Amino acid sequence: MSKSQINLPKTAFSMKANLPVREPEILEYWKKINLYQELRNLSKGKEKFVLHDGPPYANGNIHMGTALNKILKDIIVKFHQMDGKDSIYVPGWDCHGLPIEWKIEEQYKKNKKNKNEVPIVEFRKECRSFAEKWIEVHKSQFKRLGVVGDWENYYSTMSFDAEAQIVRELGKFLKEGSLYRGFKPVLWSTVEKTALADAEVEYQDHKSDTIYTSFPVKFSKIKELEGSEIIIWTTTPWTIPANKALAYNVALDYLLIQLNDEGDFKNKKIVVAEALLDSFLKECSIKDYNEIIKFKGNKLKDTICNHPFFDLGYDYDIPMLEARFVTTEQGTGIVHCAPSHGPDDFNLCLNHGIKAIETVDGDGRYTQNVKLFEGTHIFKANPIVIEKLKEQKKLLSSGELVHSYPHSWRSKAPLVHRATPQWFISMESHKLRAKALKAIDDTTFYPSKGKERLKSMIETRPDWCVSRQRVWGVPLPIFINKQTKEILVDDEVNENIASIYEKEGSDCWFSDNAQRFLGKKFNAENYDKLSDIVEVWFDSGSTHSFVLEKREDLKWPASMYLEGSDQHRGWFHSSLLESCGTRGRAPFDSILSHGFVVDGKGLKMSKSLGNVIAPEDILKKYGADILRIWVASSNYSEDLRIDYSILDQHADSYRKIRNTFRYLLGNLNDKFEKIDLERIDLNDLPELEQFILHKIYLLNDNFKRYFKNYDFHNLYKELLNFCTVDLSAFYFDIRKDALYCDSKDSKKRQSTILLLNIILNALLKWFAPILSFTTEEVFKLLSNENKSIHLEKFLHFPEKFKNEVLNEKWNELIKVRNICNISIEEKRASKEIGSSLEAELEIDLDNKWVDKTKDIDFSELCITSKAKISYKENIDITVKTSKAKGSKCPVCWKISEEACARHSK
RNA sequence: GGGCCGGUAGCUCAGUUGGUUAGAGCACACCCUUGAUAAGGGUGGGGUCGAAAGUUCGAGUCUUUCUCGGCCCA
Repeated sequence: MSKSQINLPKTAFSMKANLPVREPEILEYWKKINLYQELRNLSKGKEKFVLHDGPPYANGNIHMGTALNKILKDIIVKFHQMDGKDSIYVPGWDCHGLPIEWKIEEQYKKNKKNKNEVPIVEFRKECRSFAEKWIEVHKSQFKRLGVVGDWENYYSTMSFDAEAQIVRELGKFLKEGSLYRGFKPVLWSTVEKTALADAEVEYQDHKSDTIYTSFPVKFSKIKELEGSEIIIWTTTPWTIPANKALAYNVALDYLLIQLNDEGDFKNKKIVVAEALLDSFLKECSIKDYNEIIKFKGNKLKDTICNHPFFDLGYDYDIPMLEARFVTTEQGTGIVHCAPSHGPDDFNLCLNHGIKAIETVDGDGRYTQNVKLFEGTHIFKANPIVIEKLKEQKKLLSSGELVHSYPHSWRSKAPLVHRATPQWFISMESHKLRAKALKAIDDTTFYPSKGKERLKSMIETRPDWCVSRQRVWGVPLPIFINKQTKEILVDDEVNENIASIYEKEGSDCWFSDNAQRFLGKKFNAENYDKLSDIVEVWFDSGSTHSFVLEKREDLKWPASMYLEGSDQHRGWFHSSLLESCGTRGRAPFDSILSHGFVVDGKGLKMSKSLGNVIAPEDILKKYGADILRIWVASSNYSEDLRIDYSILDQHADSYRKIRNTFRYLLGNLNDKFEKIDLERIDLNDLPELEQFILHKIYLLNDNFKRYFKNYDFHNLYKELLNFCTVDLSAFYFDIRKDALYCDSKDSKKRQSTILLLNIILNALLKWFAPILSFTTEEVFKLLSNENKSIHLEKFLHFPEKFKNEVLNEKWNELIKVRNICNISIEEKRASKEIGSSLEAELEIDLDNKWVDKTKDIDFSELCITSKAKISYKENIDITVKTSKAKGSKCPVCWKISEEACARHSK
């Protein structure tokens, strides 16, 4: 009987979300209405916001890190779009490089096919189709997350125009003269005559010759070292002729001792680390010695030695350099450095201005740069070197050692570090480092700590090695004059190569005659054509040139680059250098970096720990909107924790938000009316409604501020708190009475409906960038003429909504309400009452409350049947709750001794 | 091993220049409601702010050391 008299909520919006089923339907809808194109049409001419996509590698399924990255990008892109900009997102992929080569080779291995028998062009075609396959897989996985972008016109580093532009970009460095040829040690197989990547190396036991040998001190700040000799130990005697320096550790203690045994070293003073003295004495069979002094490693600074082969013409200085890689594990605490034959040696020497040179050729024979040994194969050189050392009285002992040593995974032959010709971009010759540092200062970083991180890397990095001895990549477009050894620098040739690639890609470099690329101007017979490829960081570092600059819809520089914090050394870094070298500034105005996804305990995800969660599992169990909440609510400036209990909590929050929408829709009966906020007469509304409008205004202010700083976890938290605290537990609860029990022409009810319309509209828009699917689901229900919530803009709230005086007053009223609640709870605990409508309140207030409360009905605020206020002099707030007297109105359930004023007719 | 970043209730996060008994939401417990109902409301418990030492009248906030974790490098 009574139910027919009240307005109960009614909506088609179900409480159960069923996101795993519903979201794909919404994706279909977006496809049907061509959302991306609609967005572009709608935004023509507006200020552009371009978040340039850092290309993921087209290899393997996406993981949580990639999902986080794409969702964060999408949230930001959508925010700017709704903020009134033309916010364009073009996804891209990184396609060249070793991991794909590796996969194809693995397939070969399985099928017993030999890579060397396959023509390069054919091999590259397989790499290309492998990448193409994964791009398609990624595409569908990214779309499923709700990411809106130009999926049909994505970019890739292997597209013909990309390959062409990469050639042009290199041409700029070539022409400028900052691209130069140098040497750098790589792992080299003298059998296959090729460089090997780390992934191609197998470690096996190997028997090496070991020697203790000595370097006479030429100069030292330690007086006692005059005339003494520094002892080193090595397992590669053949690298002694290439020695250029010695390394010590400042933290170690060293001893100067005098040897008294008969032999080459009788009465000689030598230096070894204290911690290694015993093993040294034993291995060199030293019986009789006496200690002269002990000193800290830092005293060795500026010490200079002579080469053991000084008398054989090796008459250059051997500086002693400080190095952290020197340990007391083995040897003497002093390490011999041959920059051409070890990465540590190379880097240390480079930092001290000693460059690597070509000491060994591809076959493994010493070059003319090595006196006495030219033409000797390094694998046959150990006995000769040992013999010469002995001759020079510089050998303390020699032996053999079986240890783990790198071998080729194909030929199983032992490998060596060999300085090979490589191509470098100089950090100094054209002030690239200075330009890059300036560009960093001109960039905004979110979070700000990213600036220092990138800066410190740029400050100390060596020249950029851009060549690789592989096949799946853009060929280095370089010719060298056979006679003069000069690099050919010619705009026409470079552009010729680029335009050929534009039409057919870069495969032809490996198959076609060099003359085709040289054109008519130069004779191919006079030139060597390089067979190196460009390292892939140069590819991705150039995306700004073939995506941002080339596409009409984009702009250069990008508004933002957004990647994981590891990319300070990766894409942020290479893009910065490439662009500063070619254009003098960064290709981005801002950089946002996010932390890594770790498990619920903060540990990294790994198969062995069994704590890996795949995006796919989350989508199946919860849906993309829950994952998007996880992204929005996490503080991305640090590592982001995820596990099922965390997701469960976010799913709970989601339900709260969803029910907030459901309450709004139910009471509006799914009939949304757009309110002209400017034309609202606030004085026409009850104070409660004015108070809520003030809250909305404030929230929107905070919303804008948080958004401006990309501070999404605080933004989301405020939105969620608004739903739970201000709406569900306060406004909605209080206004249920008016909504359900007032007649439809009641002023209060109409005001509430007005507010519900405003709140629904505001929440839809505030949440749309985060809850992309759910807000669309609501939006579609509202039989709106507009196609998608994502085509909408954020609301503007008139400043008249702001009412600080009212806000202060109502915050006080809420304090009274809280005290009332405590009083009600006491009666409830003692079982005197159940529902708060069974209660009536007697509230005693100090006289100073008169103004604030005289128009306030606390029975409405506290949802009781009655509330009486008494004012007294100098008292604290006290509330007495008693059981309401009278009978219960069957409609509104309020208890009264009189007939219900609203429902007695 | 080195460089950088971080550790505040079970969870996600606030905590201004050092200044009362360290906050919020969720989760949890208990109660109410059954007209948002696989919902909603109320009340409540819960933290030696990673550990220790130091500076200070006073430290979650500053310094040092240690520890745990992450990224990068070796």
